Amino acid sequence: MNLKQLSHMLALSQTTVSRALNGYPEVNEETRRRVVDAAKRHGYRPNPSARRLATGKSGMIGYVLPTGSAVDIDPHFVEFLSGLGDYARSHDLDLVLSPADADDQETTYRRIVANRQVDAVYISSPKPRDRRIALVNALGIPFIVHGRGENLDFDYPYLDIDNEGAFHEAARLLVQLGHRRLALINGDNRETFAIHRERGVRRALAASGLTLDERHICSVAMTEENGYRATRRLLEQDDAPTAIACSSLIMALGVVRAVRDLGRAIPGDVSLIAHDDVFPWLRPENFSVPLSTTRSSIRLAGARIAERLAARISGLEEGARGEVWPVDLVVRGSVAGAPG
Amino acid sequence: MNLKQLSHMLALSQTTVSRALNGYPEVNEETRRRVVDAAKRHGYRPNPSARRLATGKSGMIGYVLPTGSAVDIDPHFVEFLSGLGDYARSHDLDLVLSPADADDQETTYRRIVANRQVDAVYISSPKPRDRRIALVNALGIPFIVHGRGENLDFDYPYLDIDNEGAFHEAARLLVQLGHRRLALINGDNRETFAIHRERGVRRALAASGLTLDERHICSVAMTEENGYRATRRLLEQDDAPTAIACSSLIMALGVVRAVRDLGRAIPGDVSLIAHDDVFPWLRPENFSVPLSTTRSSIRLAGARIAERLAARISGLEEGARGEVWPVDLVVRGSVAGAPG
DNA sequence: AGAGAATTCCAAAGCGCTTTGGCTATTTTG
DNA sequence: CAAAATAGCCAAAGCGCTTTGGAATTCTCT
Repeated sequence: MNLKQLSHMLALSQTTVSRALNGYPEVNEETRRRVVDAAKRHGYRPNPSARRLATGKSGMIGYVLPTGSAVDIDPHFVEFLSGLGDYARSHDLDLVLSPADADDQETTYRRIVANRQVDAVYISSPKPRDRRIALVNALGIPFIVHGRGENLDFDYPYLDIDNEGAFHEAARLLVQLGHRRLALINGDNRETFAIHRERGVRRALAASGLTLDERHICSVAMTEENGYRATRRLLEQDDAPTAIACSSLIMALGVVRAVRDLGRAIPGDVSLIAHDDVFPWLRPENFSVPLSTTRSSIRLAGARIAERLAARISGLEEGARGEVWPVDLVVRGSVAGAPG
Repeated sequence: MNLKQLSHMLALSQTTVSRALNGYPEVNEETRRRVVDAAKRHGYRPNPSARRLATGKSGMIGYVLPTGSAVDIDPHFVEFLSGLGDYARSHDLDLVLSPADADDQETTYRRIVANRQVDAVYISSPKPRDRRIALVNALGIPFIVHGRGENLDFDYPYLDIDNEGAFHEAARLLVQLGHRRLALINGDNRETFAIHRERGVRRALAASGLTLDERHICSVAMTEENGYRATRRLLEQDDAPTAIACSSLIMALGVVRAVRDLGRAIPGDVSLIAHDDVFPWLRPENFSVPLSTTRSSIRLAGARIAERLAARISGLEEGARGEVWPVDLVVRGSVAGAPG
């Protein structure tokens, strides 16, 4: 059933039927009812390819997916996706993932914009002067950054959590508990979130006249194994830290294992706070010693980003609004006063 | 730059330019060279919306993503996606995720097929008589199932791993080591993979005149917490099992924690074998006691499915070929002879 | 009553591509 | 050498929608 048939059936022009269906004002309410009714009865659905060709709108939001045999997609992505999907479903949006060589995403961005394949895109895991942000900004497609860049000479819309604040709070708590030597097991420090977290820790330490020893800071891919290795290296130093802030629950698994392997205890010998993105399948309260966390649901962020993208597409949101979510500090058994 | 402009520039008709570019035979090689050359020089790229409207082909593969606030997307998905993306990238395929109410995916399947939004789809986590398989089969869109149905009265193309064989081997090893009471901590037993794994365990036990006690079998969502709970329940029974087969590494984390909480040891008191889908961020050899696993890279499966979908789209693959991959049994420290 | 405004509808022109059917040279064949 | 086949190209007709630019009718107001 296409527009031609439907309009013929109603003895109306395609114009009128189209307008009736798309809510244009210049059509009699009575007529509109007839049209809408008939459309529903016959299950008419406008062909999206045709509509897209005519309007340039696709009803899809895009994401450029960095791939390559050496590239691992972050497991956080799936949680983010859950949230995005929740919103997208109820608003008839589809999501298109365009795989791109991790070292050349620009080509892909240009392509999907030039081809009008999607109405908006989002960007995740931004680095401080992320080229992608400037690129999509210049290309003029609606977008939102999940996270933030830094030192960019223009504004842009983003949604981020207060990483600095979160790790500031975490570190401040540890300092208050008497810890003097903190360590930070961080994610890839080319990414902004990691930089912000480090900044938060440093600021908290500085407030008490302390500093973050360079040897007490690790920046690695967020795997269990790296968490383990980092912790061993930290705890086998002369001036081993007595408290660790850790950027992910998965790494925290490795931290816990390493501490145990070394015959130390949490929180007796070392306190631990990790960031929790809220996975359904791994919960901090279920660690052998319940884990204190800075918590922020990445899933909710996904839903919010979808919502804002939809708003931007339809022109309801404009400008370069940045949105920063506060992060909860949830204290559980893994922190205690500094040992002896 | 569109076709009209390009052909005008070359003093050729749109027909000829189009044919030259798409490799049709009825165009002089010399002319084709000129066209291809000019197209490249001017960076001409056919507008996909127009092409799609004309041909009905979209160059995308689809996946219906079950969503809902109570629905958690499996973290395996992201690994699968990595593989799919690897292949898709090098073949200019995009992936469109269509979020659907988990309880009504049919509507979405019908929509994406009717709208010709994608050229092919894949289906994951199938149940034995999965409605989706019959549906897409009837709708006539190219598809491949990742996993298998069961008791379906028609054939269809799929890619699966030998779940039954894998768990058969695992259980057989445990029996050979003297274990008489095995337990199975399985995924949702409405899904085929879980059924197959249980079948494998039962078959191995039966071969030695043993059976799988109903109280020794758990079927739960694959989270760390559920692994923990299941293990506690198992080990606190009178006739506690001395060996556990477990359907995921994530659950295995919970198993290990529970065993430790109960003051038991792996493999001294209980042997453990888990299935490993090969996550980059959690590796069995890094468990406190290195974990024996049945291993199969879900990422490779993703790449293979993309490859086969592409083949089906272009007509290179036809019919209902089922492909079953063998699974490696990797023995590490977590298994030992049955205690006492 | 008649001019002007508003309402309601339509024909036709895109959007940019593929494909059908046909037309002219050139080559091959009996 | 005429007839038939082939090569190479083109004009135009879709694909199914939106939107422009009227046209016809009805309403409003002096």
